[in-house]
Amino acid sequence: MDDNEKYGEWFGDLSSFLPGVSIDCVIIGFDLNELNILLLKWKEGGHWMLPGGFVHKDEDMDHAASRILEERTGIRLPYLKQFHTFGDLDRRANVPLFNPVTPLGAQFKEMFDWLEQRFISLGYLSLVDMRSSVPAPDLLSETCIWKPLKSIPDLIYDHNLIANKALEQIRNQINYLPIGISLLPEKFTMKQLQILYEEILQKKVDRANFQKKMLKLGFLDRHEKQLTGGAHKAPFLYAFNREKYNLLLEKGIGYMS
Amino acid sequence: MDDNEKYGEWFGDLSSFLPGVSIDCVIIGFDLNELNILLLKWKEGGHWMLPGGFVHKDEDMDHAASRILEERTGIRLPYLKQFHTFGDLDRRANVPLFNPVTPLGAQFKEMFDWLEQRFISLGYLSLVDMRSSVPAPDLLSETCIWKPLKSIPDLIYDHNLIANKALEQIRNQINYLPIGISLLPEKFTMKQLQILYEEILQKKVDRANFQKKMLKLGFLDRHEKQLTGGAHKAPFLYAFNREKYNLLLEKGIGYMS
DNA sequence: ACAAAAGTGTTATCCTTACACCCATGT
DNA sequence: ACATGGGTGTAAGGATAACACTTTTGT
Repeated sequence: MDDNEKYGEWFGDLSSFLPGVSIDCVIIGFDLNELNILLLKWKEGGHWMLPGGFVHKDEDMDHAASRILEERTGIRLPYLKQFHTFGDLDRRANVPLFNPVTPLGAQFKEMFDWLEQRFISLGYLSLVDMRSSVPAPDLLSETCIWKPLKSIPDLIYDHNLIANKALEQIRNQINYLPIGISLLPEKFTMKQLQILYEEILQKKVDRANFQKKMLKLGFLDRHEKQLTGGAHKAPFLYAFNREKYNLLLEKGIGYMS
Repeated sequence: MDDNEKYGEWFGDLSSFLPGVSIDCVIIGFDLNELNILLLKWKEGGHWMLPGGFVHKDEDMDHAASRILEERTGIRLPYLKQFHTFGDLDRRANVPLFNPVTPLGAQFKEMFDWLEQRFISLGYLSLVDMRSSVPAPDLLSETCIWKPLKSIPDLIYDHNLIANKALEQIRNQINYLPIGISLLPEKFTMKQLQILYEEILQKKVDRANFQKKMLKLGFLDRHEKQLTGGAHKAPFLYAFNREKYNLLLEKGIGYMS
């Protein structure tokens, strides 16, 4: 199947989507050093944007978000939750997604017209393990890659606003989100967990107190020691006890402020 | 203008609304004894429902919610914020809003057809001073009244779910919502403020500690004593210092759990 | 005088914070 | 041996929670 046929297949489906409703995903990962966000670069115009998509007429919202996320990352059941809905009149005013004069724009006039309508977009926040994700661009995108939160480029439409709202959400809800279990690999050091918290809260926390607090919460299983090449004492490796973790999460984990 | 003309006027506007998008408002008030929710009783079928409405094609979401709320309560600038969006396929499955066989249903077939489509509804939470609200039913509703939270009737569609989600939100966000300043009258006693917290948290709190905590937070101005008819010491009246209150609200007021 | 509710005080306990100290490891 | 980071300990200060005590009012 060549590109034209693939595009055509997608085209034919436009009428199967709910008109005027879209989903934008803020997908967050942690590379053990800093937080990253998954972004797409659109072929037409080179605009950066959040991964997103549309909702089938016979599909629940959460299902659509889950499908869109799996298409971009290959990940099946991550943390994924609606966090805000964006529907202001001018939210897509700043840049046209297609330019009808370019070859691509002319080729996809039908989709262009469809996209001209006003859209209400549901923002979904997802927390994933970066190392098990396989970022894949969609047919109209050039690349799909992780970008450090510290250097998010200008995004199309109101996508910077959407991303910021999601980050605000993470900071506010830090004690109620499964940040550790979603963003870290199976086994990790206390230092890595601490860096994760510091990156989210944007401030340093005391190493000794952090360790004691986390251990007292009782959802960490200590494993055998890590054999690092560092010129220092090797740290323990920890893993989450999922039952205890999920139990505590409802009450709020960490009491961090 | 007779009823038919009024209905007709509303009808003519159906095409000015965004199709498939609605707004449902969970409007909460406090009568100094318990929390109440504003509900409508639909003429057709006698179903109870949340106040709601649609969004004009040239209108922002928040503006639509604000307009709908003012139509039902007369209140202009209350606390009002989107809290969740409901879009599941089956959310309107349980009851038909109109019955085409009844006189009303036959009369409003056009609207009936329009309402047949799938709807995505934005849930808005509003906190208002009950005493300054003037509940007014809309043209298709029999009544618009305050009901105690403890005795919410069965609501149409997924409206019970929406209301419960809003209440959950209030409980979780209690330290970040302007509950006191929005739900209480200008002047109030410490006891009344305490009852408000107890009603939201669904548990008793220690009177002495509550008083000290609230006073230490420093956003309450103490006024002259109230002259009650009670056979006991008359309590002070307090009022919120809006500047200090709003400042603290960002950091979280109360630390209640 | 007494009951009832308001306002304030006292104490034990827990949690937080800021450090200090010792331990293990590779150079 | 020593520099580096990991793990644990301690003591001061603040917040919380439980409860006692005093004050004011109408009957």
